[in-house]
Amino acid sequence: MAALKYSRQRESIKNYLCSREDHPTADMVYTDIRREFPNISLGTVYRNLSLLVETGEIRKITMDGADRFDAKTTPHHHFTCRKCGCVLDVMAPVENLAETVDEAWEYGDVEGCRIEFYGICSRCKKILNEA
Amino acid sequence: MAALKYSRQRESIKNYLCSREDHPTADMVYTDIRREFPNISLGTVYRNLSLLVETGEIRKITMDGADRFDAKTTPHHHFTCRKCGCVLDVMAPVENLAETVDEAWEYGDVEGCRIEFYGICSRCKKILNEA
DNA sequence: GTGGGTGCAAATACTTTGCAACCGA
DNA sequence: TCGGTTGCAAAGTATTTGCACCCAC
Repeated sequence: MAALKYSRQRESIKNYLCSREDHPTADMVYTDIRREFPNISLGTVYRNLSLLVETGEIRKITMDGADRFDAKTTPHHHFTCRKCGCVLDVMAPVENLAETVDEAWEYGDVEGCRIEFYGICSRCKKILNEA
Repeated sequence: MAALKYSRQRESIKNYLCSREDHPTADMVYTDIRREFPNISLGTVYRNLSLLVETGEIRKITMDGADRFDAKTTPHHHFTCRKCGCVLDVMAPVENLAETVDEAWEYGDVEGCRIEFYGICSRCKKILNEA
């Protein structure tokens, strides 16, 4: 990969992601970053998100629909609401996974793992109960 | 969902998936199933894969690139090779995850979970070592 | 000045959908 | 017959890429 050169757009995207607790899609990033860079293009957003993933500054989370991006690079897992589609962090300990991960070494070097949980988030559950 | 009616195409797709150890994409299913149904369309393959997922007969695995489909519905995890893109099963025990899953209940009903492992598969590792 | 970065638009990859004909119950 | 299913093609969604111009180094 060629040497990275500074870009205000990339810095802004990085800062934006760091400021979010949830996990925006490329399109959400695009929509919000345009308040600062009205002429930025979606292509530039995708290009910079890919670069940031390559340098390890952010993580890409592939799930149903659009990919999501996360500036929290410490190991953690995610919960997806089947109803509203929100994606939340699951900050459970991963030590319990140690034995499973050891098994996986049989297939090669494990550089990362993640668990996806699915269900109904507490907000949607409340709405459902009121209906 | 309306009552399902029998279809030879759907049965064939189901049988095909059951016969595979790996996890084909919709396009791989399409290519192979055409040997039996030369006129089947990609749309029909997608429609039937979705139906089979809805009825719980197969699982959909969303990852980078195209979705993959798996007739093995018992809980297990997957390993993806960063080099060749192959997807393998990880048959490690999931009991170790119990505590983590309990944590996740805070966010809603957990109906399923899966771990994704990434690395280099043994076949690619061998090729790399020879080079 | 040079090479990476940007905006724009076109292209690509994957998946869904509208429709008329078809087929299983 | 009735309503689910099919093949075909067009549309939809998400992401990547070619290109000319711009800017950091």
